[in-house]
Amino acid sequence: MSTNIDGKILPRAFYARPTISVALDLLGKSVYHSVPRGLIAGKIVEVEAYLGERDPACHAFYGKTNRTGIFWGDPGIAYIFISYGIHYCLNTITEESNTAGCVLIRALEPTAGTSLMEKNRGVADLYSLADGPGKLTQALGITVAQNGVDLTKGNFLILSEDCSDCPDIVVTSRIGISKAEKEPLRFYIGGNRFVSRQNSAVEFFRDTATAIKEVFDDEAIDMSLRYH
DNA sequence: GGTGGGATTAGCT
DNA sequence: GCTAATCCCACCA
Repeated sequence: MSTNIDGKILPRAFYARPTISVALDLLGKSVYHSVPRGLIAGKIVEVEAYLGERDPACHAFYGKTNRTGIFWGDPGIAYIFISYGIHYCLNTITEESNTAGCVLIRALEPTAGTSLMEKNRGVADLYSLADGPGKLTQALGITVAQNGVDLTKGNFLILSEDCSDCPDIVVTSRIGISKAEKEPLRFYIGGNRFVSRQNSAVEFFRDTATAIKEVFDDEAIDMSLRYH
């Protein structure tokens, strides 16, 4: 079992790329948390990109502080913060060291340990277990205690998956933020029922490459730097 | 089915 | 002191 998993762990190089590339390529991958009572896992179906110092919605926008120093450290590290005093949000640090950026994981399709997830969440509806950033951390049993954990080793990992089911990506504006809220930086798997806030008023963009090019200069993303 | 308010904590714009 | 990358429930329709 463990050797099987070792071969699937996304290496640090996966994360050491432009944030938007990492965000797009995280769709369809798996978040994996091994806990004493069993294994909890889910497929990533929704993410948002936060572009570091250039992005007013990113915690790194105002520079290095005690909390945000992690942004300039190694990629592939978990950045977890408390949202609204109650919920935890899970991010992965991206870009090379000394460049800030992260991807917020917003929704998972449960694939293993659903009974544990139900217990952690206190609900039994499969579609409500991890269809939001606060819900998925609760379902996985993740808290700020895991802030700074390395996602390339240990019991909390992100794994590659076969791409036979390569996602059809939908691009929209981000959710729940008050700055830079119109940028095309939320990505999800089209038609997937586990995506959060299906009824939210978001702006839809035609396709990823076009939307990104229209809003950012070409330094923001090099579409050739995809990784599967 | 849609909306509005409250919960609760860390960081500081 | 104020704000926030959320969620849930009560209430209205």
